[in-house]
Amino acid sequence: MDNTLPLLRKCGDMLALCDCNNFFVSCERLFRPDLEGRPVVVLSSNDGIVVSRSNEAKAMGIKMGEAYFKVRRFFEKRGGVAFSSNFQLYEEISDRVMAALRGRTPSMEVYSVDEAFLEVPPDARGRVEEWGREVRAAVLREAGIPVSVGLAPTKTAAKLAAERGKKRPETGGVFVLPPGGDWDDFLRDIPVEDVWGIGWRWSAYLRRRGVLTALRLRDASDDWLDRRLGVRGVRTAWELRGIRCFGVEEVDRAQKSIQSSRTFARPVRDREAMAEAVTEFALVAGRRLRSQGSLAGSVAVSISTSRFRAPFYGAAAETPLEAPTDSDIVLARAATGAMNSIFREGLDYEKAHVLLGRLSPADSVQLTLFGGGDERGSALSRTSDRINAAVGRKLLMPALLMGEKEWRPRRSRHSGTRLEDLGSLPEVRAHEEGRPPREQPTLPEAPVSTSPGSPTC
DNA sequence: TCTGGGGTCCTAGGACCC
DNA sequence: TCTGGGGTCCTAGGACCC
Repeated sequence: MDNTLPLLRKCGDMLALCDCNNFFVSCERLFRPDLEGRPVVVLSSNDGIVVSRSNEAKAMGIKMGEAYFKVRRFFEKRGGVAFSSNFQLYEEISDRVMAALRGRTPSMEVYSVDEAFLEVPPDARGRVEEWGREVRAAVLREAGIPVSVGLAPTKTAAKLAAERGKKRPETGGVFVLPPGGDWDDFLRDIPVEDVWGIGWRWSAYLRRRGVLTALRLRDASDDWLDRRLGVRGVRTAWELRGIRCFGVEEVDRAQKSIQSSRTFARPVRDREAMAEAVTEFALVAGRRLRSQGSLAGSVAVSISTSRFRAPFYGAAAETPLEAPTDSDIVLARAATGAMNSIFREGLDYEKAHVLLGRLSPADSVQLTLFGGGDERGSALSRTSDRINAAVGRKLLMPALLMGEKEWRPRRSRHSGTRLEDLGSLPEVRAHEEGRPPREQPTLPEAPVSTSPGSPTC
């Protein structure tokens, strides 16, 4: 493991963090321009907790991660609208946002579904703020999503700059921390827990020792940071000093593990239902495994009862695979086997989790003594992927998983919107009297044109 | 009655070898 | 028989992120 720090050198080059504002809510509003200005939230699976909030919902005091049942009455009484999450839609819109960004930088790292780091192109170095505004306008125009842009020499500083751009309307969504500049006043205003890389645990620790702000963290000694927080803490402090420790990593490396898990809509008591669920999660993970061209070397399963009810039971088991594989049949069998080894009768299970580990590239298979690989199962899985992709839904699946399943999550507030589905597009009425409204053939230009929420463009 | 899902990295400690 | 130090590799658990 490389624990060394890069050479001590202030970085003159600038990078940008482009962060979509209230991303899931913004996606839903693309298709519901009538919700502009109204409080909107998007909920997690099972409509359990709030995972994205419009500014109006934030202003009402709705917290991130709050259980929706606790605030539902209050929220809906005041005109709030809630959606179940629609990840397929968010991923498709994310692709459009990233495409809009890609053309404007020599190098970029897609950091999450709603964030990307961009290297500022050489020809924009003398005018980074203007370039940031161009990027922001382009994403709004081409993908319909409002973003905040933070510009700074380091990722950690760019995160803080973007946050400032998002929170202060007078910035117009773009904020710059110049290289070699004096950031003291800026950092003094930032609570230490708002710094990227300082989580709940570390911030509590730092606060107890009087490190309350980003400024104090920046000025802490390396030795102290290394002893207390380890190398990650040191790197974070250096980044606040303007020294780049985390680069923009363009290549999207294959994931090292793939997991699939769900909280059940209703508690699962019997082994057969648990086997169904674990099989389904193994297949979901298997499809993603094949789509990134990897093979799994192990399958781990964990199951648990509710954390909010005693007695709690949680257990995990891992099945190593004889040979790395991407065959659904082998993955599902291994997952079910692992589950059976930890399943205890008579409990109300709330959740199950399947994790594919020890991934390796499919094109460099290590041969084993016994041949091992399930070639036919692998081919069958790939064929089924292609057919399901072609029809746009799960046409092929094991009989075991067909029909309604009580444990499948609820999504009662799902918008059902999909980008390929013209029927889900909003209608935009033409201005001329007496002429029928035309259906809009393309997205996302159409809904954007009806949206009043983009004053800066 | 109702509390998400999917990742990465770092570190400490044990096993094993010389 | 007993004792020792140093190195590598692996893993579980903890911390962080969105």
